Parts: sequence; C-alpha cells; structure tokens
Amino acid sequence: MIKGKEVTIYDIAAALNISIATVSRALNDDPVVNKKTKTKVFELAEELGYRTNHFARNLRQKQTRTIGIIVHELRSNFITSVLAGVEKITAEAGYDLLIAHSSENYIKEKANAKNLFHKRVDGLIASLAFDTPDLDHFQPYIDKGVPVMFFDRVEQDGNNTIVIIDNAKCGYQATQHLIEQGCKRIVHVTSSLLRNVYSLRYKGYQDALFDNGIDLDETLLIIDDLTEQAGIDVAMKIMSIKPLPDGAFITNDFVAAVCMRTLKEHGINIPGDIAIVGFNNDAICKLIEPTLTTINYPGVAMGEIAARNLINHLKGVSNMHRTNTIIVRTELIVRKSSLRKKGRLKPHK
Amino acid sequence: MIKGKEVTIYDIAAALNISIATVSRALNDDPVVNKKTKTKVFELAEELGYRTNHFARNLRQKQTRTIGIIVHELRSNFITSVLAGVEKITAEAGYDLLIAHSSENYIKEKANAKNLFHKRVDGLIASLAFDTPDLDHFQPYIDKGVPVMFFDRVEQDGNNTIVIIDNAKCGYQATQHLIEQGCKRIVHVTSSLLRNVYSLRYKGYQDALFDNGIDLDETLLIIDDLTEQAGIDVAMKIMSIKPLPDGAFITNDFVAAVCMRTLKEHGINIPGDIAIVGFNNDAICKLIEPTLTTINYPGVAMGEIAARNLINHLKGVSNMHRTNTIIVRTELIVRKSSLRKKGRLKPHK
DNA sequence: TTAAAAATTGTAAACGATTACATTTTTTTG
DNA sequence: CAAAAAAATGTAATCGTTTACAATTTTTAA
Repeated sequence: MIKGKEVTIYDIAAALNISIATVSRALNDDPVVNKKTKTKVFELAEELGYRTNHFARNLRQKQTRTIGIIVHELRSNFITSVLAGVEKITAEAGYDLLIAHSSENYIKEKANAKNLFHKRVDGLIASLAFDTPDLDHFQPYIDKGVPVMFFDRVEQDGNNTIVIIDNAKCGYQATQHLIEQGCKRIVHVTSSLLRNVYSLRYKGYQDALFDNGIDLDETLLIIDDLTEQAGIDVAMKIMSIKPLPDGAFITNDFVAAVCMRTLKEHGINIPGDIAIVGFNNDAICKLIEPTLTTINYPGVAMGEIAARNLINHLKGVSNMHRTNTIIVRTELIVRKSSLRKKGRLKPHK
Repeated sequence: MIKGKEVTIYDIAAALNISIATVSRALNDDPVVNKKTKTKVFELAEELGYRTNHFARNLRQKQTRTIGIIVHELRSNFITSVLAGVEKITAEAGYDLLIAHSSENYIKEKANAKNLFHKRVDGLIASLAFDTPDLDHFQPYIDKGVPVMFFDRVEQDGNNTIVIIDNAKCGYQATQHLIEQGCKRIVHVTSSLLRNVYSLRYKGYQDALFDNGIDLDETLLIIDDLTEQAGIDVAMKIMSIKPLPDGAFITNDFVAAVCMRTLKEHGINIPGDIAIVGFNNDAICKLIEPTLTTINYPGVAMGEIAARNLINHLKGVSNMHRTNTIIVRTELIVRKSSLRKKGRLKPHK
C-alpha cells in the first residue's frame, strides 16, 4: 500500500488486464464473473489495499446506507440502551448510523432533522424533545418517501410508525401498586405533560385512583425537568404538603433517587412515611437505600425493534406503513421503597 | 418540492438560464459571483427543495468530513460524557460523527477500525478495549496519513497523540487519602492491568504505600471486570481476607457501589470498618449511602479536547503531531465513604 | 464439426458536484 | 471613446463507481 495514492478499480483492472466492469462485478461478488477472475481480483485488491469509494458508489446508486437517529438526550441510561440496540441491528445490516441529539430542545431538534435530511439518510429514527409541538420538521422526509420511525417520545397522530411502551398501563400499575400498599394520598411527579410519555402515565395514575375510589387532588401533581436540582425541589415541595402524602409515583428513577435522599435527610422514612415508585429501572435502583420499586423499560429491545423494522422496510422485506404501532412489554419491579405490607408481594431480586 | 425526483444544480441552472458552474459557486457563497445571481440561486434552491449531494461533492473533493470514534463501551457514563463533548465540537465544525463500539472486545475493535478506515473517515478518535495488545490495526491510518487521537485507554508508546488523565497521580491521591484517614491495609480493586489506566492507578497506589512506609501486600490486589456480579464477588473476597482490610480503593464507581451494598448487607460498616474510594464521579456517588469518595473524571472535557485537536489538525490550524500528550485535570472528591477523621478534610458537597 | 446456448467480459453512459482555464460582460481610466 | 482592468460567467474535465447493452469466448448438443 502506497501512502497518499488511493487504489481504484482502474488500477486493479490495469494490473490484471481486464475491464473495470469485471473488477467491479468481482468485488461485488456478482455470480456472473468467473471464479478464477474473482479470486485474482480479490487477492490483488487485498494486496494493494483497495477500499471501495463509497461516494462514487452511493452517487451512482442513489442511496446512502446510512440511518439517522435523533435522540432527546445522549447522557441517559435509557437512550444509551436504545442506541446500543439500534447500533447492533444497523451494523449487522451494513448501515451506518448518524447520531444527533437535541438536548431536549425543539430548535435543535429541527436543525438536526434538517441536517440529517440534507445528509440524505435512507431512514430516520427519532425521539422527540420536551417541547416539540408538532411534526412539521419531519414533513420533508414524508414528502421524499424517507421512512421515519419514532420511539418512546412520540406524537400519536396515527400517521407515523411508532415504537412505544404502554405508558398509561405503566402509570396505572405503579399507582395501583401504591394503593395496594395502603397509600391514599399519592403524589405524582412527572415532566412536561405535552409529551405522550408523561401525559399517559398521568392518565394511568388518574384511572387507578378513580378505580379505587380515590379523588384526584391536583395539588398532588408536580411537574419538573429531569435534573438533580429538580429532585431536591420536588422533595421540598412534597414535605410542604399538609398532611404529608403517603406515596409518590415519580416518572424518572434519577429524580426519584435524589428526591428520596432529600426526604431521608429530613427524617422521612421510606416506605414507612412515603412509599415510592420510580420509572426506568436504571442501575441506581438496586444501589440506593431502600432499593427502588420501578417500571422496567426495555431500552435495548426498543432500539432493536425500531431499527429492525426500519431496515426491513428499506430492504422491501416488509412494509412499515402497515404496522403502525409497536408496543413493547414492560413490568413493574417491586423493591423495598414501596413495600409496606410484607408478604403480599415478594420483592423482586 | 416534487416527491421522488431530486433537484440538482442542473435544474437550478436550467431554470435560471445560467451555467451549473455559477450555480455551484453561488451555493458555496463564492465571492466571485454576482450578488443578485446569488440571491436568485439561493431562493430557487430553497423553493425547489434542493439539497447538495454530498457524495458528488466528496467524490470530487476527496474528503468525507466525517470523524470516526471507537469506544470500548457505549453504556457508560464516562463514555457518554466524552461522546457529548466530541459531538459538540464536531457538529460545530460541520463534521459528521460515526460511532463504533467494541464492547471491550479486541476482535470487534479491529473490525471497527477496519470498517471506519474503509469508510474513509478524515480522522479517528479511539479508546482501547480491555484486551487490546497492540496498535497494529491502526497502522493503515498512519500509513495513509489519517490522524488518530487516542483518549483515556491508550498505549503509551510515545508515537500517538493522546488525551489522558494522570492515572498514577489519581491512584496516589486516592491511596494517600485513605492512609491519612488511618487505613493501613488497603485493598486495591481494579481491572485488567494490561490497560494503562489500571496499571498506572496501581502504580500510584503502590507509590503511596511506599512513601508511607506500608509494605505492599499482593493478596490485597483484586482484578475484576466491571459488571455487577464483579462488585458482589469483590465484596465476598474482601470479607474473606483475614484480618479484614480497613480501606479499599476501587477503580470504578459502579463496582464500588455494588461492593459497598454487599459489604453493608453483611454488616460491615463504611467507613468505620472499611473506608472506600471509587473512581469516575458518576451520579450514583451522591445517591448511595454513605456517599462515595471518588476521583472526578472530566469526560466532556476530554471529548472536547480530543475533537478540537483533531479538527484543528485537519484544518491545518495546528499540527497534532507536535503535541503528543494532553493531560486533563482531575480531582479527589471526598465524601462520607472514606471520612473517618471528622474535620480533617471537609466533605465535598 | 458446427450452430445454438451459456458464460464471461467489455464499452460507455450515467451519477452530481467542483474547479482550472477560457470567455464574455461590465466598469474604470486616460 | 477606446483600451485596459475587473467582474462575472461558461466550458469541460474530473472524481470512482455501477450497469444496460453489446461483444466475445466457452460449452453444449446434434
């Protein structure tokens, strides 16, 4: 391999005294070319350090073999899991992955959508930011026929293919569990109700209360962002409510953990005074004290499913637009932070 | 914008009755073209939904405007921070980022290196897997003159540009701190000593012991991988040592947290019986009990620095090969898990 | 042995930009 | 007003593949 100069199929063709067409076909393992020729081409290519020029290829073939993914945040356990799942599938299928993150910012999300569109990704996977009000910025993809797959944070207008969990059910389960543990005044700590994930969990919370004959008390609803400070503020707010709530369903494990720490620092017993359920099943759940009851959120699986569907669609194996909504299984994992009635449910490992 | 058909500079040229050369120049904001023409081109491009064909451009210009990054693991706080830093800088500079992860596997790392090489990234940023024995798989980059920047997990053979922390110093500080807290038999829990980060921390540990006149006891060295099970095993191993060690320097916060939990479950008091220092300053440090003393590891900064240096080099602003080693600042953050002598050092917030 | 069929290879035109060089148009200057 | 200088535009080659179609070579069958 000679420094600087790139080897092209012309070099191989010249050296072997055959045409570039044959070299190209050989390199692509076209069954039409003679096996001996193929071997010679492969060997010489290896020897010369040939690498295909993807730009020439893509220019000709009009496809990029690239998938774009827009996430609302990079530094999140859940998102990293999704990315791992997506990466696994796309890599296996020979696609590149272009990752963009919006930092929960609609403006940045729009810019990312535009950028990836101009980069001509063959398909897009996206999870929306907190404050994304509509899907207009994805319209160019629709117009050009580029498939878009939304996951987790979605708009449920019925026109897109989405991979989600049953947030309402999760909210219901979490709340129901707290009620079964004897809680009557349950705080719900969540984030922007504009986002499906939060509004639906809230709905599940409301339904569970209703089904158990508990009146909805809107003063028990606390909205926060997902920062550490939010966890502290939430704890302070909870303690300021009189009489003290006896349960809390917090839609994020990290916030729940910070909140718990703060409550404990103020002498509140968990689950004795307040039983707590989080959301996500992050690693911290098993490390804090008491261990945190939570909803297990299958990040890797969601990533794999989104990527697989998208790629199958691109390959023409299946038609994404027929399957509209994919719901991934979740589970309530009961740990000590919510277990008051010993023996009624056995704590999950 | 018409569905299906891509708009090219030919379309714009034809519509405006000018040559494609002028359109190309206008689009690139070449000062040579008339302002009025430029406006017309821009407006029509916008109206028709023109998007540059990066393949045609890159084919012609022989550059990809893409940076590759190989990380040893995706699902890690530290790595995600680095990625966030890298992404910020590369995005600002208009470069794409291709992310590959090796899952701590040398074979996969080699495959990734090869793949990104064939994708012709303009530059590469990499952190090595546990068991990577040499840098041969990066030789093609060197041969072709593609700059490679290693960070964190590196080989210090002196030929590459690397961004690291002073691991030996960190190891020394952590150990010295434990000694100052009265520890005499300090366990060192770490990972593959083939990797610089771990071997140097071990060296720092040894030096601190030596400087304090404490004999090195090799039975107090425990090697693990970084899984949850490892944390449990480590705890069991520590408890089996007689007499019980009175301190532990564990080179990973997560392992330290799991280990602490297990020790506590077995009735061991922290820091009373065993004082513990972790490494990384992950979010869990402040959430577990007692809060974990650790070394703050500046992930975002390392990512930014690596990316900035690489890009400056690519732009010809600076020559990477002149700066060989960049050392990023770290700090010991003292929390409760190691604080025995009250008042000697005040616990960090 | 030879015509037809099958296998293999070759020719040349895309793909959509950039850019050196040439040409035309406009402005400046004496 | 004409010539020179400056500004703007155009022509055409190039980047490295893929691929429809044509041409050649080899194999098969009668």
